[in-house]
Amino acid sequence: MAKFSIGNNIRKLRFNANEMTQQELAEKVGVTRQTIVAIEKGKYSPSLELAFGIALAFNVPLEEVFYVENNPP
Amino acid sequence: MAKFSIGNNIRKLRFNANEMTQQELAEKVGVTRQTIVAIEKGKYSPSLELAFGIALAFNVPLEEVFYVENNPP
DNA sequence: CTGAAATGTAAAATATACTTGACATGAAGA
DNA sequence: TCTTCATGTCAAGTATATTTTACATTTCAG
Repeated sequence: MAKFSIGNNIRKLRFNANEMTQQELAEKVGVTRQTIVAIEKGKYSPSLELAFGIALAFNVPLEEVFYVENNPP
Repeated sequence: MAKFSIGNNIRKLRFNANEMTQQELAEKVGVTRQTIVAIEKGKYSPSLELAFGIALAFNVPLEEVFYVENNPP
């Protein structure tokens, strides 16, 4: 079901956002810190809901946080 | 974990895209028709991967397909 | 040096997305 | 009328995301 992989800029965004910590982000979006770590490190990709939640937490559009890596032709 | 709900324009996009059928969309993105039906009708929201897959199938940005309904303050 | 804060990791349990197979309906065309 | 196509739905199973608990490491202030 997956013809591409998904990358993210969470780490950069956290540091741009006043050095926000993983814990703080987790609380802000309502998940556990481990979930943030796993996603930030690319262990798996989040649900669409959580993806929107993270984008809202940073006040940026979703595609500024997550992006497709191998755009298939 | 969910402070908002997610809406989508799949149906509109399918009709704009040459009356694309649910079956066709499903094959194009590599899931079953039932999955498309469920998402189109809002029974649940897709994974981020599938969300990107659908956006790619229509050649539009993800946020043109899916959107947040209750932007929290 | 010591302790607290931030990060990374892992195993087991639960929740949710997705599949498979099957059936029902309405619309459209032969 | 009979058949086909597109759509909607349901139940049971598999896969993946998320939680919980727990521990290790590094960095930095005191």
